[in-house]
Amino acid sequence: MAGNAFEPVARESFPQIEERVLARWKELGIFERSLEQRAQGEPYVFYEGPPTANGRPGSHHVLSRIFKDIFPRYKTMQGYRVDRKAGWDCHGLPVELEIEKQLGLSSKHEIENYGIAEFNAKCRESVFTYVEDWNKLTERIGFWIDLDDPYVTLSNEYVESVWWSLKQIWDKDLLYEGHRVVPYCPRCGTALSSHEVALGYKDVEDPSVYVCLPLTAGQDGPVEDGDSLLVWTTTPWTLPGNVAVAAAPDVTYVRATAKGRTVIVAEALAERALGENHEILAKFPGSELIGLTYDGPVFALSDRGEPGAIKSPVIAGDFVTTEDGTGLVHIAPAFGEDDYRAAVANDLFDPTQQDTLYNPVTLEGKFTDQVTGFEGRFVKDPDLTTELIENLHARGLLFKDKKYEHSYPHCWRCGTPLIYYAKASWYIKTTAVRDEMLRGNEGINWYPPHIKHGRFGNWLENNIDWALSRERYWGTPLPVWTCDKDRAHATCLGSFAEVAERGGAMPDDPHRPYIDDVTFACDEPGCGGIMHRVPEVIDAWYDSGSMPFAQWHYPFENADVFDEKFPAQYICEAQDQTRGWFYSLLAVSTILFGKPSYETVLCLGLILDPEGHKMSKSRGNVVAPWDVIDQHGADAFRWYYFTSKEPWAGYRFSIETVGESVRKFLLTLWNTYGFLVLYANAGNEDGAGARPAAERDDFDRWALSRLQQTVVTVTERLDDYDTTTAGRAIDALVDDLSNWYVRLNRRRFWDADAEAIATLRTCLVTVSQLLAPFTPFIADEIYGKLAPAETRAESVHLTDFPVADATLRDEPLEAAMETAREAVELGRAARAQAKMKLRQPLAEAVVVATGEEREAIGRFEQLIADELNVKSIRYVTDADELAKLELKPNFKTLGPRLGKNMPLAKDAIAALDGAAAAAKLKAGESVALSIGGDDYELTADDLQVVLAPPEGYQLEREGTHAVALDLTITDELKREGLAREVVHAIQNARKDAGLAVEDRIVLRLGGDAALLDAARAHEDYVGGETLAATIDFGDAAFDDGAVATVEGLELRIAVRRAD
RNA sequence: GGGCGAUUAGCUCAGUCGGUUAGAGCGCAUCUCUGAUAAGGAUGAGGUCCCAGGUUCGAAUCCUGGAUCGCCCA
Repeated sequence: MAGNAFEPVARESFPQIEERVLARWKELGIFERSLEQRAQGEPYVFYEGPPTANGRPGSHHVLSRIFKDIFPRYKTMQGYRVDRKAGWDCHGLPVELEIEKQLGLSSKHEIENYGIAEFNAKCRESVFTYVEDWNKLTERIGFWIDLDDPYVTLSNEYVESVWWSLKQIWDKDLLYEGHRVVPYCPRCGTALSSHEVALGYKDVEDPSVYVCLPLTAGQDGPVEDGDSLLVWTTTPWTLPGNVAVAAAPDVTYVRATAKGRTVIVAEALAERALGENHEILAKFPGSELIGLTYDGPVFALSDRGEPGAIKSPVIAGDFVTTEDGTGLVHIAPAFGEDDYRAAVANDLFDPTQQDTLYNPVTLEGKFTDQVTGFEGRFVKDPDLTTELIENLHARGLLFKDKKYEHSYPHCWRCGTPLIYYAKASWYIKTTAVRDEMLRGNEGINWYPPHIKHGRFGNWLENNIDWALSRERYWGTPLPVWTCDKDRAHATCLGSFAEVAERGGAMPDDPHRPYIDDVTFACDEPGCGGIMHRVPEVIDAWYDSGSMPFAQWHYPFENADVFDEKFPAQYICEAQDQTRGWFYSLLAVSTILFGKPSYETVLCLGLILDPEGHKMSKSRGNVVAPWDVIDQHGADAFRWYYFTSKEPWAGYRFSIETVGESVRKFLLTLWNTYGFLVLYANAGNEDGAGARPAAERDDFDRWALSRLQQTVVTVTERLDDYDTTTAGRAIDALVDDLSNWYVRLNRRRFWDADAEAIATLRTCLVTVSQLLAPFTPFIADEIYGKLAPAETRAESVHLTDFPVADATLRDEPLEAAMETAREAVELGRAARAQAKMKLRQPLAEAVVVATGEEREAIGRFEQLIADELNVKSIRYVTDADELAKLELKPNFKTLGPRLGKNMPLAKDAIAALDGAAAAAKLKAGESVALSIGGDDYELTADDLQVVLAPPEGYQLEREGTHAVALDLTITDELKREGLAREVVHAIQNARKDAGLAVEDRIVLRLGGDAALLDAARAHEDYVGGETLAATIDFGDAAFDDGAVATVEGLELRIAVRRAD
């Protein structure tokens, strides 16, 4: 009768099992208990990078969330306390754009008409639209994180902490108001985000002008009086804003004459700029131009004078190319990002001093009164362009003009060409802590490593001040108040209490528009002005970068919590966060606390479709996470991500590829587990009484040794944040257990051998613990069914992560098994070559092997014989006729010694007498070799002895050993083979009859005499294999039972369950 | 235009310090085994290791240049 050593294996799909396990976790509070259990443990700090819940979660979110899950689970099992607070990113432009779309609004003007209070209320609501979807998915994929008490960046507490931090920065004098060059629509009066800019590119024809800027007379250097710099621009309206010309120091420039002028231009562009009729007078590097001056301004300016009134410099610009133009770039810092940066870098103005930037264009896109003769003109007016060009021409400065076709951004709302325009903006002076950030970065552990000094390091090297403010509505309000009498009277408030202290009335909601109404008296002595908040909100990246302290409302509360949980040991996001969250975290914490807020960071790659394209809604190639989960389950999803490749390499992903990881791994594991339970129950044996592991047979100790090896590898690799290698090691172990240990020990399981059951059980329980962080559902299911009742925890996730037991490790045994395994594979190959069925027993396998190999094979002789279905194994050594030996050079040792003689040596070694040389080497002597007059002594290290391909034998070889089969089939062997065929047929009949594995039967056989003869000759064997209580051989008429064909002969089988 | 990364079998991926015969899984074909059966085993076909130079006795691996793809930035 069947026993109940174990609970029978669930007949459910993986997704069904997972749902059941999930319900159990919830019911028993396993996650909470996993935390409580480690309450006294050393903390391991993880920070959750907050997603935005105003969109549905996709498969790429599953990726980051499971990688955020696995290491905290792993560390928890190792005894650490890993608190995991969820978080939601609530502010920012994407949220606003979503609401604008919903409401059909398309400009800031319309938003203000609609009402900021109402607009922000919509934003507030929308950021939690899909929070239920997120929570459901988070739970279903087994991401253990505290969703009940998340930090939300819109909360009053969070905002107050952010304010506190900004005040710190203000007090350090690192928060300043400067300018930021942005794409700007002068008609709508609004800056556009890069996303909006991308919407409005159009191919247009613009004028492009080549302008001469006369060099100041009387200078040294490669130029002479009367020379001009030749610059090129497609935006003539920016010329009144010109303050400098940039040249590339490494580029070669020429002095050349054309059209009666002498101009300076990059050599590579001379022909295109000057035409064919030009004469080159001199060549010199751009560096010789740096520091020269030319006559400015380009146009008459009321405040800077007539052309020639000032001297403008030539500066170096790394952005100057010889792709188009002249290699000399006109610099108008108010109208270009590069221009702005180059001007700051050359001290042409002070970015922290608002008024030093020269900008002769109003917010409406019109020239100010500064531009003499063009006051009030709209800069993109084609007529104005024509007049500007004519003006240049009249003054002899226009070298040439021609139409230029290019792609230029336009306002997606109104179609007006955008201008790049410097707008007032608040900055954090991150350049002041650039070196400190670089130092901090040295201590950060990056995965993959190249990001550290590559993408991220370069970004830090080229750090520019953080443009913090946004002229928007839905965000943390910038807590800076300025005086209506004198803007220089400014203050930054660092808490809500401070608002009251200054006499303002703090509203319940710190967002706009309510905070905009907060005013108070200026405290500059004798000023008497009123302080109003600046209109800006801050970049939402700053919010997220503040989470290390703001999630705890630090420093207003939880100072102790913060101290303990700063910095994080581990964070993880996709690679696109390099300049996003990874940077904002580093910048904020470096300024505030003088060090990075994370020690290890894992950067994940992108999710691509099977063709390698990015998944996007517009392409329609998005794989919805729920489809994957419903079809294959969360564990399969997780396993795929963890093990299919290095996680930063990007995934070519489809539902099918996840299915492959199920078949390959989870199903193998599941079958192995099912096998154990089936036979353990059939024999009512749970293995508890087995001898200690160390005393079991080689096979069992091999399996346990492999298990220890795997524990070591998995621990080592997970400590290095490498799920790929760790997971593949588990995969290899499970494959070994399934396709080697179980298969070769099947007989022992049928006999309910306590030690085999105990061994496999131990392996599977430990595997379930190793797998717990990877595939938490299946791991818990298997653990729950197999772990010994006396020591069983309520969940695998409440157990300690396995620690390898070195005493169970036996490396020589593992090596021996490897060799034996090769021998079996060779024998199988030999059988296949001879087309000899495995069911047909053969008399003998001949194993060619020497020394250690023979010993190893001998150790597993019986198993090899069983596996190959041979009666005996005979060994031959290198003295036998089967073994012809050859020599091969060891390139690694000989290469450096022989150098150029190596190719000759290869042939010379092949020509040596293998047997003689092998004998010498074996005796510890060296072999002499002479090549091209040089003599060498070759030792055993230098030469590899291998078997030559034998002649006339059915033999398979590999390296230094080989297996041959004796194919002679005697009558006796033939009968035995037939008996096995008969057993096979009976087993099929049992199965067809719906009998259980352990049912005993009454068996009746009829049919061909040869088959019956064979069965009779091996009656005990047949009866034993098929659990037949009695066998009746009769030719009596069969009206029941099955008819089978065995080797073309008829076999009648009747089976009935024995009572 | 700049930075970073990738490119190995039809597909998905390994490939150690540079070592001469580049592997695995899937898929395909042929065969086999089967009371673990959504499995297992064997054999086979399938490779310009993206291209071109270079270094070296020897290059998928190191160097230079280029191509293609992706990401970030402009």
